[in-house]
Amino acid sequence: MAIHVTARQRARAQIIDEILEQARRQLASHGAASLSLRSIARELGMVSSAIYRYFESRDALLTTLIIETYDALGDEAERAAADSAGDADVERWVTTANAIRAWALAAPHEYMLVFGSPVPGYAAPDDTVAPGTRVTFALLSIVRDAAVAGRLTVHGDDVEPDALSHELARLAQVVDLPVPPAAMLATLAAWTQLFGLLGFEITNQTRGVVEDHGALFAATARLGARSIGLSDRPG
Amino acid sequence: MAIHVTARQRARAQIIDEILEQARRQLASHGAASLSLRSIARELGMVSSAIYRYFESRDALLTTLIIETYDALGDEAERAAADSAGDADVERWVTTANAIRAWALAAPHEYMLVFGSPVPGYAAPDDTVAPGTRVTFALLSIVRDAAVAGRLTVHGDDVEPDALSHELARLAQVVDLPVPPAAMLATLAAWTQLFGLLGFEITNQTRGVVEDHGALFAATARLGARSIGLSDRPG
DNA sequence: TGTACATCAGTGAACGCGCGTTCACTGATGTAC
DNA sequence: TGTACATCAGTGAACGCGCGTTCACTGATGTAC
Repeated sequence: MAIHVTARQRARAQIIDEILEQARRQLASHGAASLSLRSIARELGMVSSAIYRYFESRDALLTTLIIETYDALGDEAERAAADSAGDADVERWVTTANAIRAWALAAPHEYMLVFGSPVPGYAAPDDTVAPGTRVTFALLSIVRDAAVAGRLTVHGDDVEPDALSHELARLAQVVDLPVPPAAMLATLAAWTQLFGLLGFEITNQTRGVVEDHGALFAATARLGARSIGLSDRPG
Repeated sequence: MAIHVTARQRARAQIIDEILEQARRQLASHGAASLSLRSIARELGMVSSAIYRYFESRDALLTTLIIETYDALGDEAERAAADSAGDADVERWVTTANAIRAWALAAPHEYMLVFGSPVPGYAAPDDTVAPGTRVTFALLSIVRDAAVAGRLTVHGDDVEPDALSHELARLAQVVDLPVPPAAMLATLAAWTQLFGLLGFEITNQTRGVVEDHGALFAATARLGARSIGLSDRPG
């Protein structure tokens, strides 16, 4: 069995790419719900049934798109978190948040594919879960680095009620964050704030609120970072 | 011209209600994108063209649904804010946030109709803007009451950069909040945090993070309320 | 109070469209000997 | 290196479905005199 990439295999990989690229183009112009195999085939100059040589079904295509989208966003966030290592923790958080936002604004429909309304009739399989957590873990890694280095200043009282406090403690363990419940809670709040504002911006819900959405986003990210207890001084 | 409600008019109002009710049912089972006039008519035992006696087009139906959804949510939030008048400001914020969440969980697809991905091929007309702001203004009214009564403790430094600070000052004026930029920023952050977490919960993005989503939501709302500078003591 | 006319709700057929998926097929590429 | 066979990409027709919207129509309800 020769380990040898045949012309057929190269062509195949290339066509899969073209299908995905075309699918993303249609996502951008019509949204995920109306993504259609027939129109992708049409645009590619194929007959619609030919798509089935590459994807088992429309759902399989959607799954691939979702995974690739999560991975692209995850890459972006991980890179920002890694590249900013050594900066002040607050700056790392803001930088990574900004990277997420920049990616999302460049590909709003892909962002909405994974964070917007579920696509009707489509049930995301388990393969999408792991890639979906990458962005979040990139953000958490910044808090972890700070906590491990002893640079985290926990403020806020104990979390009420006790049951929630325990859940947060357990969660901190699961995601490997050596922080108390109050810091875990602040981290969740800062995390969800990021995606809340970003979602509002992308769906135009904040139109008119402010001119410079980038500045607002960065400022709220900074606020969140400080409430987590991240440090303003470089490590 | 007699001011007299005829049987025909009563029947008409009733059928419009039935159409909307059926539309909401379909929203719940299949999502907004695949909402169809034909299936609504079918379910109501009418012929599809009969719907056109009541709604000009599918888009007109969607617009009505969106406006009614915004209004239902707005009602809920305004009632919570009004009913809690006299409670501590922090509690009012949390109560109102919880009311928003309760409504959203009871009607997740309607929530997603207005806060999720835009419906493909549908452009929201201007009539939807004003009802859309009601939830937000209900929350803002709590901050306003606190500020007017001098119960707001602004913390946090001046907002950077200056341009954003000015924008926030202008925004505070537009929405009639007598608060400095830092408090305006914290308010926006708390506001978007609410909807960020709620969106995550509804789209199941926070599955596994925590068991008691209600407790988490309330706790982050309380955190946000305190970061705005709302008071823990009843006014 | 009764009649003539206007308004309106609902029908049923039709137009023209798009969709996902299956299937038997042709012809080109790759593999084993 | 050449031949025989297996694999695979792509075709084109078909199935069965659903959609929004228009239109000429019937028959019931409402209004003006």
